[in-house]
Amino acid sequence: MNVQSDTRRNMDKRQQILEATADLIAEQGLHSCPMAMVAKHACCGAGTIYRYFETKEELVQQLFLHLTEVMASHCMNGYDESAGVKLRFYSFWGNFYRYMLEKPRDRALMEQLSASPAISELQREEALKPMNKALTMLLTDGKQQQLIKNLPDAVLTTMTFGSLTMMAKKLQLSPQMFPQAVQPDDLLNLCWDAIKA
Amino acid sequence: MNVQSDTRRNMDKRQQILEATADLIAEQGLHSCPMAMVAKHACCGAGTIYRYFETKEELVQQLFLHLTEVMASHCMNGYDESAGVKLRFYSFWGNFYRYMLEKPRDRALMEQLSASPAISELQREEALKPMNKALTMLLTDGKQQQLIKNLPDAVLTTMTFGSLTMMAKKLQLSPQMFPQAVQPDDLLNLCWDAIKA
Amino acid sequence: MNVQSDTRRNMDKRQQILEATADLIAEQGLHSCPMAMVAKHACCGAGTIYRYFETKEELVQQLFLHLTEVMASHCMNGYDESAGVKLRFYSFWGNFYRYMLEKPRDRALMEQLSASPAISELQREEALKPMNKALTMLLTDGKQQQLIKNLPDAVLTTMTFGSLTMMAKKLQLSPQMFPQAVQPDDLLNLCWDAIKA
Amino acid sequence: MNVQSDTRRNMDKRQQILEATADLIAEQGLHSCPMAMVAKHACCGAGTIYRYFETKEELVQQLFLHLTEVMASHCMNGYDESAGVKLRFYSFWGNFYRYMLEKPRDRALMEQLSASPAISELQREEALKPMNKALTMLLTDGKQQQLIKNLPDAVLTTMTFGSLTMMAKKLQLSPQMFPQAVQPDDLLNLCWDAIKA
DNA sequence: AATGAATGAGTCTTCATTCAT
DNA sequence: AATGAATGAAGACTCATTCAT
Repeated sequence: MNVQSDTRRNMDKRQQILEATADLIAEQGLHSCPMAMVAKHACCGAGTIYRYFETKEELVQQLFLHLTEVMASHCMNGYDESAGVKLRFYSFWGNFYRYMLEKPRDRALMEQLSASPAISELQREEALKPMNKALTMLLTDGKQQQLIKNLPDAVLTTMTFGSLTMMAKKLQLSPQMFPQAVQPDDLLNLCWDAIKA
Repeated sequence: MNVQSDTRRNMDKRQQILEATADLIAEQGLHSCPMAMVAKHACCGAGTIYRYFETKEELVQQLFLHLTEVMASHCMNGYDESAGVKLRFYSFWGNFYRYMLEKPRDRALMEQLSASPAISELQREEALKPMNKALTMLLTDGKQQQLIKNLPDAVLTTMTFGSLTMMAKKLQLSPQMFPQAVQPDDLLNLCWDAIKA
Repeated sequence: MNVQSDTRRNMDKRQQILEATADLIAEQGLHSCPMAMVAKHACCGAGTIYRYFETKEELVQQLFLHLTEVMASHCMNGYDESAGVKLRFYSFWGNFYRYMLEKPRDRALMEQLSASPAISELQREEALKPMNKALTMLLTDGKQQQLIKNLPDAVLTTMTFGSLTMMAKKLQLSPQMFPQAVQPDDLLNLCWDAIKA
Repeated sequence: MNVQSDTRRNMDKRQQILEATADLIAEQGLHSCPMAMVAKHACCGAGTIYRYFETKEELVQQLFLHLTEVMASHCMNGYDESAGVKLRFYSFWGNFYRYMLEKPRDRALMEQLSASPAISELQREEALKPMNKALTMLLTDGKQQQLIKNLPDAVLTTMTFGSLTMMAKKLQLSPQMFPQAVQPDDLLNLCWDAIKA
């Protein structure tokens, strides 16, 4: 077996553990996720987890990093940096919202990990930096063209992020509160109206 | 000692326990909050807690209920049901946002409990019903007067709630992201622009 | 129940735990002494141990302190500070040797703990200070009267301690090596001849 | 590759493992010496150790045997069986004491292993038999010539061994207890005075 | 023969809950 | 009614040993 496939196998095992952890945290919460159960779901012994992650805390942190990477890549899917401000806004946040809707597990995971003391606020900021790069350019352009309110990027981003995140959560956890279908475009319009100049 | 003072004393003790629990959860997270420490902070024995709350889970649920009641009463502070739609909107959500800002402990608590598996989604809905009553009237009026987008109340409420909540969180946990002061009115304008027709 | 008896009860429990630990370490070695087994032998739950000792390490250290106190008090039993140098020497080390012989458990315990990394060399020195006080006076007197070799106290003490300790060990663990009875006085004579001027 | 070199390589590997184990036990104690760490220090895989030693227990026993062989050979270095009793005594125990002083690792190792339940008292006796052969002759001669006290060999040997061993330990672990240099000859004189008739 | 990833039994420690006082 | 000592089940983590490559 060559190095390539060795790496592959290890990556697979590591990935299996991350997936198992993700499933369990999303379903039961960060508590109710003993290492023994992670091991069972990852089809490995408990000790094996510790070959890939030093402690449970590190496992959770690595999971968070992995999650934000996946999320960022979804947001940037088909993103055209040369498109107009409004189009870019709808593309980015549309991708984000659809991802949250389509992957309830990842949405729940993000919620759990965002409130977890296992992850520091600094780590959270670092993890989200890649995502923020595209947004900063978008908002700078928008403000220059006077299409977007002249407020700090962090405000515009935080409020859009907060509203879409909360919507996705409510739709998943309390669907009966929304008897009629909610169109994603309605929400994006709402977010755009919020920040537009 | 008469019944009155007994009840009083009990209420005090119960309240002390709730306060101690609130402090500990907000500071350390739901997990680093053993009953023995709650007892210590509430200046009572561990067994005493169980005279007021059957289990730790119930304690947390009661705390959540208490928290939402306080929050609702803050939101309704000086609220004039006969005022105009926009004024009512600014009054309600201004109260909400200022409460979140001024009581970081309660904001952190709300975040912890909102993500806790100790509280079911149903309980969360029930707890927020009182708050939603005023909002439903406000939004109904707004839609009738064509001041507000014709979207389900739950959508309009969720997104406003989500954006203001996330803003308060970020301001408290990552203040360095906001070098210039953020005016509450700017945020309320942003929320109003989002939902206005 | 008054404070006196409360203290008593706690002391009893603490003592029980120390005794159980002593028995197990002496019999099986410092390893093979899991907290669960200590608890079983002390007739208490595993958690109870942690009300009296913060960690297993501290339990072992406290046990060592206790052991040296008992040993010191045995050595000083009937010790007459105003007696002659040789008499005092025979009294002190005779007491010591008889204690080691009569309490094989404590002898084994001392051996285990003396080699344990759970106890630092500094702690060992501190624990033995009380014993050394009497010896220092004895040796100073002896040297002044030119009854004892003019070597550092630490040398005279260490070698006497070492030889008697090793003898007690061998007698207990390899009795077949000593087909004829070994008289304690022979050993004390041997030690006295070693250090006498 | 022929049998000779195979054997040679194996011996080397076996030796490496023993050395690695010796270093780790002496430095950290018998307990902080996991097989994986032994393997790392011996520059081999963990599984390889099991080609040379059936279990960890056997590894430790073999290490003890090896250690006593080395110790015995040091003691017999330049030993002249035809020399006088006193000279032989000083030669043997001088060698022993210098070895203990010059190889603190081996001294620490001997202490750890002497207290370890991994090695039975029978094994300890067996391992020390070679050393005792020379001593028996020496003591027999000494007693015949009435130079040495008429006590069992085991007593005379045990007490000399115990005092020199303890001295070497104290000098290495608590050097500050001996502000002035301690001359080995002073200690040998002391031991000789102890046993001489 | 050598490797080191995988295993899971065993260890220390925490903490919700009970109950004797 | 109030207390807090006692409990033991549950959880994170370690490590001797095995075995597929």
